[in-house]
This record gives sequence, structure tokens and C-alpha cells, in this order.
Amino acid sequence: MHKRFDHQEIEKKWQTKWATDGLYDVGSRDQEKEKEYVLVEWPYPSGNLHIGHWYAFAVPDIYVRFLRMKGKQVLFPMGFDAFGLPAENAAIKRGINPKDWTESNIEYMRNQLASMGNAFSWDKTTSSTDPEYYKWTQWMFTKFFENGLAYRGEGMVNWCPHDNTVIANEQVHADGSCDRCGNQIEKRLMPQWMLRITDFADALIDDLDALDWPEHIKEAQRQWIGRSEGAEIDFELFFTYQPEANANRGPHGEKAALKVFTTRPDTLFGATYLVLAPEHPWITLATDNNHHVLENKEEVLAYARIAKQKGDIERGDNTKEKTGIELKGVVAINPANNERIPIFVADYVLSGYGTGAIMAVPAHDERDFAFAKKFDLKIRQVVVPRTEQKGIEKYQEGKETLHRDCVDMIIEHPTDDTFLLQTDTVTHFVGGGTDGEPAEKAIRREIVEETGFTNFEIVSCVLESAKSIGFRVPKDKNQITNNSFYHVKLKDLTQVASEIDEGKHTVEWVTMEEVNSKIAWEHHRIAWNTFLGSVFSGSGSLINSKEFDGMDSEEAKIAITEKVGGWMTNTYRLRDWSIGRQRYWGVPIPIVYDPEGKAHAIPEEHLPWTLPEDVDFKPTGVPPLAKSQELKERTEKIFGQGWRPEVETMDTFVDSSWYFLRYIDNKNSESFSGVEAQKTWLPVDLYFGGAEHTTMHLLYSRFWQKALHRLGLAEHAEPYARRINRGLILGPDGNKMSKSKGNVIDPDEQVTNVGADTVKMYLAFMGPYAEVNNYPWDMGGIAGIRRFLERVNGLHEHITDTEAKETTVALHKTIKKVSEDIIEFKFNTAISAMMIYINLIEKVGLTKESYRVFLCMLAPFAPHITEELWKTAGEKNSIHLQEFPTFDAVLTIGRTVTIGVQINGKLRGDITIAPDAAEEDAVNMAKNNPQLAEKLSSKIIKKVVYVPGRILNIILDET
RNA sequence: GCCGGGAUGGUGGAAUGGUAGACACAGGGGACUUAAAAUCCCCGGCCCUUUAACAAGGCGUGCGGGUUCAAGUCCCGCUCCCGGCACCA
Repeated sequence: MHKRFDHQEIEKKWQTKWATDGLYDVGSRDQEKEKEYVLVEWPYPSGNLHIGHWYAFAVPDIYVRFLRMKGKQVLFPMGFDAFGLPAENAAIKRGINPKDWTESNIEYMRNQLASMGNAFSWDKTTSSTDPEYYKWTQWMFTKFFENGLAYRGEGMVNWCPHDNTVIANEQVHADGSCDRCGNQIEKRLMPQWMLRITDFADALIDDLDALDWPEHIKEAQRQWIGRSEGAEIDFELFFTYQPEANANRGPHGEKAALKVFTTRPDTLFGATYLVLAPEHPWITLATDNNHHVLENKEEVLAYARIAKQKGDIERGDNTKEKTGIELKGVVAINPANNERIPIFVADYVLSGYGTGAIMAVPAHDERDFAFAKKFDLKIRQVVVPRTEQKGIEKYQEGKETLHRDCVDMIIEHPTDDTFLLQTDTVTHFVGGGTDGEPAEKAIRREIVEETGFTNFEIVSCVLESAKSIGFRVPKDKNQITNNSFYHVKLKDLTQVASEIDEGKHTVEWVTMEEVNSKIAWEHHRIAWNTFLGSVFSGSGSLINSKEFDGMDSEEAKIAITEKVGGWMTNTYRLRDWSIGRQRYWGVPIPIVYDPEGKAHAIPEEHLPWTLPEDVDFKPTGVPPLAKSQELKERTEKIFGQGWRPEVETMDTFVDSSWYFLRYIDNKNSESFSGVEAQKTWLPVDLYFGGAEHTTMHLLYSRFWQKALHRLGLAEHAEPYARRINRGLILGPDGNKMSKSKGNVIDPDEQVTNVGADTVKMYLAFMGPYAEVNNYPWDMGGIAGIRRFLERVNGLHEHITDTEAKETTVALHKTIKKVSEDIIEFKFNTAISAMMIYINLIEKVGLTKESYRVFLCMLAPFAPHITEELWKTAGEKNSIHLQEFPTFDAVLTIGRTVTIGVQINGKLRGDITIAPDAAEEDAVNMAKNNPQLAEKLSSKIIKKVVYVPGRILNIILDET
């Protein structure tokens, strides 16, 4: 029976009671119980809880409460990540101190969080702005500094002109905008405090394998770190402009050489020139006033200057034409064959990656190829790619099919009259002419129509499956109807083809101009280009490589590197983490400089090194702490005359890199997190969060943990055993919520209207939680959940003295389903199962005992109303201290089950039968079923497929 | 371009290879009511043919093939959408 209730009164009452009783305080680790550390990302106290917070915190609470009722000791802490720009900006706007603004927001948000009714372990809370917290942030920084993991570096940094501060690489979006404010960042050269995250690049990649994280996050981190396995090889230089000059030779007299990094040392014999990045130090050296080795020094300098001025975006555009300039007066020696090869400077080589110098192998690298084409440089193929042919072989039977040899022929002889034809008749071919027209004939007709050629023979046909050997469909859809190519050859050239097969012709590379002029249509050129792509990137067996001919690429990589005295090494895309911020509201970097300017860590007894309050923190680009008289005096007082403080603060991602360590031991004044606490609580068993942290917070905190671990300060090398990413809640219009669109759902308003239980259950009901799906908020949908809870509220009116066996079966089935779904974060289907259950109960009634069981099952989802009903039912203790109901496996199986009956694989009716009935009985029942009898009578049964409890499929002999 | 993920009614979404569309929303019809809201009951993928009607049949999970007694699910090949990386050698 539907029965309304006053959610405001009920929820307030129980929230107060739970808080008074400390019902959810977790206390110290109880070794009698299994532990579960469930972490949600601590919020920034912006002053208002939004619906995303609800989705992030209230839904995982179902899981937490379930585990509590299952007897685990569950740590579910909450705190505040309270340093950062918004507080500072708000404070500037209001003319107050960020501290006051932050503290009042925390207070306000704690109340909002309380209205959620979550089972938070408030006794374990912490905040990054608490001096007792940031004292340890600073302490760990000093340990890193003392061990070389934090250092003052000089280099290009990302400067946000809007926020007036440096930001880290991870905090710059792909389009060059700032993660915080969205404005375009600029590059600046300035000294920076860095954390040596690159030291852990291998561990950060390798340790991912053991983590129970979604694959896409692991993959994104791998890509971000960007490990390339390859070799470093020295190319000696030979000077032609001023051979007697030795100024360019190294200080110790060794021969001048350029070091390149390559992932393809197997193609060394094909390296026909070198390219240096415009910023390469050798360019600087060779063009300074002491050296006279370049014939065209001025030209080179001019090019380098222009290249450096270009923005990253312009330089990163790989579609634009390659530019560069040759260094006249010097050549390099290819160590594999002692060939003298030219050296270029070109902006397609990046200074920040590898050694900033590359060996160019135009036959096997598209970029080098494009460059070589433009500058008319030598191109030498040294690897014959092995191409995958899956998909081709499938169509071989009875047909002449496109074999790799055929493709090679097109590629190697693009100047003959071979061409590719693309048509839409491939289905005729493969399907064997379903509409009657023979395949060969259909194709022939197409070709005549398309080309006008009449004297030809069809060599082969290939589906788009030929992708693996290099064919691609053009993007212009108007030109194609089905994705297929035919390889067609003019008849009088067949002779040539067979001679090629016999090896009578040698392989030559040709220019693209020749290719373009000979291939009939634009999309054929695309297919051609794509094939070249597969040559470029492919590995295979070596040619033109002397004693290495015939060797496999992979083997040759090591062998050739060894021969030329190079060494296998890795290079990474990841850069060190720049953490200094020229802003006020953050953790002061605990460093002081002596009168000589040398940096010293502030000793532990002076920590926390507090944030001074006597500053004007308006962002001007000058760090606000530089204006603090108090900080200056404090420094001199402690360390002496002429000492000065570091005036930068830390990136707030530092604060959040270790908060999970503080939660578990939040009152410890001797240590950031005690060994015992770490041993008994860590690692975090489950970390719920959003997708935006993939290559920021999640990467930083893994690094931080590894750094602590290396220094012997942390027990574990990985912080989070399991990660679940959730999606986004969209506005009712299906768009991302934003004030400008006017589609923002205010959770407080929703809670006032329908109650916390309803809001929470509705969020859980939208769809599976552990998938990054975005769900639109639906006003009707939430009303449906409220209706459900009102029916639950009236459920006691259906209590009867006894209930049917099948009703008990339904309850046990529901318990099973709900228990299983919760641990898979499929809260939506768990709720659905409970709805199905009460739909039944309202018709047939339930016993008092079943009613109690049902309430316990619902308790994690709707903690307030179930507590109310529990007490109304005469119980004394909180429902949240009850055990979660268990199911009896025997009782989850009903006496009968309705299964579908198929005849010849098509569903024709159903029968209701015991789940373990014998096949014979099932068939008999089907024969006696009026729906089915007619179809079965007088027919011979050829075969019966019977899966008890599932399906009965009767195959009839139709002949 | 490379890597990861996805596509099921009007909507969110259900389906260990076994009755596709559970559950819920929106919608339609009915009951109650002077009326409305609330509540309760019923209907609901598409199509066509046959039928007065009940019903029977055919087609349906982005597209094309395949495996199987049976495919949303497995295999091969594609299309489109979302996310990450991208002149990274």
C-alpha cells in the first residue's frame, strides 16, 4: 500500500541520532574483522555541494553499508582538499583572507554532507589546510629534497597568464589550455621546483599490470608516460668546411659525435641523413663565436631562431610541409656502413624528446620520407615488411585472391598500368552471386563501366579486410558504397608480372609525383599512401644491410646496435613534475636560501612552516609570499642574517597525493602515518572517482607513494588496489550541467523535496556505476523512486501470518540478486530486483520475518526510512547494526519454472515444468500443450536440445 | 594515424550462448473524483497478410558475413559515436 511519509523529519531525526551515537565512527583497527578501505576523492570546499558530489559519495555509500552489514570493518573517510585558487580568487573578490572563506565553506559543506546520511568515518577526517596536515606535506618534501627527489631545475615551464602561475604538464590540456581556468598557457623559461617523477617512469608503467583498475586508465597512464624502447647510437662527425678546426671537438679530445635516439636501430643501414632539433645544444655550440665549422652559420641561426619562435601548436602540426636547413661544412658518418650523410636542422624534431637528434630513415618513416622527398635525399629500403594476411586467406577457396606478392607488385612497379578499382560488387563475389549474376561477370561489367578499359583480366579481388596489407577506404563517402578493392591488370602486362615473380626485376623506389601521375583516382592514391605507411612502420626481414640481410628486425635491433657500439635504452614522454606555484593559498615550500643562495630544507622542528598572513595575495606574477615581512623576519631570526625564504607554494596536487595516508592515522603527531596504521589499513581497497584524474591525481599519488616507499617511509609501493571510475550526471536536457545553460540540478533542493534516500537511490538506479556513462537527470525518474519508497512505507499493511512457499522463494532470489549486484556496483539492477519483489508482495502478502529481512536488504540503499520502519516495527538497535540477510540456495530454486519451447530454433510457445524435469517429460509436456500440439503431431522429431530450466528446442525432420 | 570504450523501444537501461526489451520514466486507455492531483488496474518494438474478433505468421539489438539446435552475447570484416595520445623518431 502506498503511504506517504515526512522525509524531512525522519532524515533529520536519524542523522542527529547516528551522529550522537557515533554510529559510523570506525575507531582503531579491529583485527577481529576483515578491513575494507573505501576511498572517495575528497572534495574541494567550494561552498556548495553539487549533484556530482552526491553521485560520487552517496552511491558508494550503498557499497560501504552493505560491507558493514556483512561484518567488515569499513573505513570510509571524508575530508577537504582546501588549498587552491578558487579560495584565493573568492577572497580577493570579497576582500577577506582565503583561510576564513575556506573555513566557513568547510563548515557549511559538512552540514550539507550530513544531509546525505552517509556512513562516513568522521572520526578519521582531515583537511589539507590544517597545519597538522601540511606540516607533514612539508616534511615529506624535505625528505624528497634531501634524497634528490625534489630539486630546483631550470627549464621551459607552462605559464598561465590568467592565474599568474606555473602549472605542470599534466595540468595543460591537449589544446594548450589551463586545467584550472581554461585559458591558453604560455611557455616560459624560469627556475622551478621539480619532483623527480621520471625516476619512477618504469615502475609507474610496470606496476600497473598488477592493479585492478579499468584498462582504459592504465592505458592512458602508459601513454602519458610514453615509454619508447630503442637505442642510442653515436654518429661521428666529419668536417669539410674547416677540417683543421678542432674547436668543435670535445673538451677531452674525443672525437666529435652526435648521439641519436631511435626505436628502429634495425634500419640503421637505411639512415641517409641526420636531423637536429633547432634547440639542440650542438647547434648553439657550432654557431657561437669560438667555432667556425659551418659554412652557412648565419642561415642556420636564422632558421633556428624562427623555429623556436613558432608555437608548439604550429610545430606540432604534422600535416604542414616540412621545413629545415642543411648544415654545410659538416657531415656525419653512418656507423653501419661508414657512409657520409648530410646533417639538417629541422623543427619536426623535438628537443625535449630522446636526444633531440634523430637518424632519418626515409624508407621506413613517414616524416623522414616527407622530408627526404622535399630535399631530394637518398631513400634506401632496408626492411621487407611482413604483412598480416588474416582475412585474405578466408576468401581463397576457389578464387584467385590478392596475395601479398600482388600488392608488392603494385608497390614496386607503380609506373606500369596496374591499378586498383574500387566497386560495390564485392558481395557478388564473396557471396557467390546471390542475385544471380556471376561474380566475375559483375566485376567485369563494373570495370568496363567505370574505366572504359576492355582489354584486361581480373587478377584478384579483395575485401576491405585487405586493410591489414595496406588498403584503406577514402573518407569521401560519395565515392563508395561498399568497401572493396579489385586489383586489375591490363592484359598485355601479365608477362611482366610473372617475370617479377620470378625475380627478374629489381625493386626501385619512386617519387610520389610518379605515383600520382599513374594511379587513376584520388582514393587509389590514398590506398597507395596507406600501403607505404605499412612499409614505414612494419618490421620484417632485412635487406641492403650487409651481414644482417635476412635477419628479423627484432633480432637485428640488438645486433646492429651492438655492432656500432650503441646501447639499448628507453626514453620517455613523461617530464618531471613542476610543483612551484607563484600564488598564495597553498603549502609554503619548506626551503630557505643561505646568503650564497644555496637551498636548505627547513629542519623538522620548524615545521609546519606556516603560511604568513601579512600579505597582499593579489596575483601579479610575483609570488605573494615575497611580500611578507613576517616570513622574512622569521627566516632571519631562525637561520640568521642574509638568509631568505622560498616564496613559492606547492601545487595542490601535492596535498592530495597522500591524504589517504593521513586518514588512517589522522591524530598522529609523531608521524604522517604510523607504520602500524599503514600495515593494517593499506592499501586502499577501493577508490571511487572521476575520469578527470587519470593522468593527474592518480599518477601523482602513485608517484608519491613510490617515492615514500623508496625512502622507507611507506609500507606499500602502490596506494590504490582497485579503482572504479564513474560517469557524469547530465542536466535534464542531456547536456553537461552549467549555470549558463540553466540546467543545473541543486541537490539541496531535491533533498528538501523528496529526501536524501530518494535522491541517493535515484542516482544509483540510473545505470551501472562502474562504467563511464553519463546519465541525464530525469524528474520523472526520481518520482518513480519516491513512489517505490512510499510503497515500502506501506508494506507493513501486507504482513500476514503465513506466506506461500513461492513467496519465500522470491525473497531469497531477491537477496541473492541484490547481494551479487552490489559487489559488482550494479545498484540499478539490485533496486530493480527489490521493486519486482514488492510488486509481488503487494499482491500476495508476506510474513513479519520476511518484512524484517526486506528492510535489512533495503537499508544500505535507503538508510533513513528503513531505520524509521525498523524502529516502528519494535526493534531497539539500529538497523545499520544488523547483519545483511543471507539467502538459502535451496530456496532460490522454485518448484516450477517456465521455459521457452523452440521448434526448429524458433520460439513457438512455453511450458511450465520442474526445473530439473527429465527431457522426456519436457517433450511430452510440449506435445500436450495446445499451443504446440498441432505443430508437433504427426511430425518426426529429428533431434531434441533440452537445457533444464532454460530451453527446449525440438528439431523436426521436415522431409 | 595509434590506443581504449561504446551502439538494444519515445527515454535511462535489463538479459551465465537459451522466451530480447526486466525494472523505471514518458505516453495511451480505464477506475475513483463534481473536477483536478494523488492512487489503483490495463496496453505498449516494427511490418504485412489472413480474421468481425481472439489470434496466427514474418522481421527486429549500428552494417555485411560466419559458427551453432539456438547469437544482443562468440568469430571475421566494416560504419558511426565517445575518451586518451599524437611530427615522441
